Amino acid sequence: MEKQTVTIYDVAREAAVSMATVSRVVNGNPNVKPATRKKVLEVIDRLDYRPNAVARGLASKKTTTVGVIIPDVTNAYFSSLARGIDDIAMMYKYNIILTNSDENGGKEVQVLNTLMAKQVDGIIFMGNQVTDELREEFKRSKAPVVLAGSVDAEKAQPSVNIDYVAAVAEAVKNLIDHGNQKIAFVSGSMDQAINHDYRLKGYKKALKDAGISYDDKLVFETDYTYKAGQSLEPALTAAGATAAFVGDDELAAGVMNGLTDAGVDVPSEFEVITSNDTKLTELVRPKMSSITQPLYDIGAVAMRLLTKLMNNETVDENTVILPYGLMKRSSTK
Amino acid sequence: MEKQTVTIYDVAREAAVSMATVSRVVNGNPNVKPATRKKVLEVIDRLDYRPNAVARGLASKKTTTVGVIIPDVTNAYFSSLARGIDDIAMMYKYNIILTNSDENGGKEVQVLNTLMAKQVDGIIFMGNQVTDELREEFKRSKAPVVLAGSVDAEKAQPSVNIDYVAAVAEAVKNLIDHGNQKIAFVSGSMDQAINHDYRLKGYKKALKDAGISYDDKLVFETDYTYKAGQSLEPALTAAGATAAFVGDDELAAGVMNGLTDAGVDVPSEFEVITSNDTKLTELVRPKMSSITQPLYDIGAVAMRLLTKLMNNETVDENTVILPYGLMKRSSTK
DNA sequence: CGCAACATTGAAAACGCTTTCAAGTCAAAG
DNA sequence: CTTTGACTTGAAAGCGTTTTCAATGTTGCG
Repeated sequence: MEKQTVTIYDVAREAAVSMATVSRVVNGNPNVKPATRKKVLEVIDRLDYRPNAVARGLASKKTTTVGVIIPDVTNAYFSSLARGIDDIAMMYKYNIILTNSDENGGKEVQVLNTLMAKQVDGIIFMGNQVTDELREEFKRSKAPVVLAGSVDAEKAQPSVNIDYVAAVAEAVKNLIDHGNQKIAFVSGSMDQAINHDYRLKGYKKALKDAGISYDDKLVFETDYTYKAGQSLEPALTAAGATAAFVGDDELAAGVMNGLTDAGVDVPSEFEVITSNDTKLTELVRPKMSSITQPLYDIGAVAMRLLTKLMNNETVDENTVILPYGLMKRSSTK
Repeated sequence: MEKQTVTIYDVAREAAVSMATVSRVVNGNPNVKPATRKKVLEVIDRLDYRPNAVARGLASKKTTTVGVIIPDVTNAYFSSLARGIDDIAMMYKYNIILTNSDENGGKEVQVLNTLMAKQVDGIIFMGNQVTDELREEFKRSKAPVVLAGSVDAEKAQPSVNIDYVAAVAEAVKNLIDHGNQKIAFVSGSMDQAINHDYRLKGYKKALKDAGISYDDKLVFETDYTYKAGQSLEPALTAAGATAAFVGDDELAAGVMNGLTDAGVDVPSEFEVITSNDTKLTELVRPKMSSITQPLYDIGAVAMRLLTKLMNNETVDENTVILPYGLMKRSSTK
């Protein structure tokens, strides 16, 4: 009942050559006489031989697969990166082992270990809370690790991101320029480096530059979910905010819809600007103004960087910063 | 410079037992004296030994990884399924090799082949156009294949779906009950089985049951994109439609917003009902009424089914149909 | 105490491929 | 003719586990 599998040995016998030769033609090694190559190729075709990647991996110590740790595929921001990653991976003949981590440190460590056990050639990590334990695992990993759209306070790992502090500062400045004095800062957990070490800094910088004093009553730390945003309305208005910078699009859609549903008009009474420029920003009404990020490219560049690392090529810059922009749509004046 | 890797052999030597014994304790084989088990475990811990999954895969002919072919991770419908798949996979100690196919037959076949080369233990396929070539590949695959949220006219493969024709019929009936006579049917390519063999049938059935004659001028075949939906407005109104059933949420958001932007009020002047009940339906205004599908569960059940198949357990029902519902929100009266 | 029955263990053969190294070929050069 | 060096090839040793099979130990019981 087991389907028969033909091995390199069968091909060798059938073609009356050695396994080594078959291996050579399969791998495109030029040191094979054209005539033999042709003969072997014919047999391969006739027998429908397909090299076993596992055996190949064991022998060559390369699996041509990379591990990708993602907080949640269902999140538009990360899935966009993932798409970029996969496309470039495919381009370079790699496959992706994708695992959701829910940004849960324990799960991340565990997943990392099974990836390493599977001998992946490299790893792309997404998630903004690089715990010490995680950092340790990265270090001991013999496979290179690059962070995509994710920051770590101690820039130990290669990574590709945008300049979050500048981007947020610019976004907030924009809000300030529109006359807002009380601008809310809405984001996910402050434990995440991207929030406390980057976004908040950008926020504070913009405030400071404009001579507005920082008020932590205007900082809202919540979940990255639509619902969380939606239920933020009372607090937002209670705090007297007239605008908000939000760290995630789905969350932003929530606060915007929450506001609108409560009768607060966006943008005339309350402006909101979001961070990731996912499709979402175009779907909601009003359309959301946003920091723009080359999402796909962040993933793509990260994967490209990883290929170089896996190939032991020297890379001039380990931490690459891609350009961002600001897209004015209808949630800001 | 190469990081040293400790093998089962090192553990065996260090613990003064044979590789076989080490293998036994690693795999939880009970035939080991407690004392030896303890001794081996200590050495494993001390040496920080981690089994090489590739070698294990070669020897045991099981890789504990399954291939997942997805049209596009970036699509909310499919990424929801993917999440269900990954969670259950993890629960059963499997990993997922995820590849985007863009529903491109050639790419799908190629991807399928590299998955098989990598000796995946099973495959989950998403995509609604099972070409003959693809079907052939499925057949010759020694790894079981299950379709998730995807139909094939000739139900050769195990699959998990909802009853699309009944669901669509019910949705359309709902529209009819609201007094609509000219109901548009908007979907992606009619080459896809799910559209011509399921959704359209449900649509026709509802029409027939209500004594309304079918008019193919009301059938709109387009891309599954927001933009495509948005630009459909002129055609929709030109055709005199007062309601539409749409086969994809992003597409539906497009048609709805296109309508609204053109000054057509939803739902008072035009009703729309969509198909997948992704997060999207809640984000747009008005919120979209939709067929509800247990997205996560479709993926989860598909993966669970696959584990049984991989385990050679007998499954009573190869094609499972999960329950659907109808969620009335604000895009219908 | 002797033996059957069962519990533990180890030796060694796979698993299917890559890779090193030496050997064999062959044509151009001397 | 030899010699030399460039090409081609094959033999065989891994790669790190699992697994089979036989051998060795132990225990219970009459």
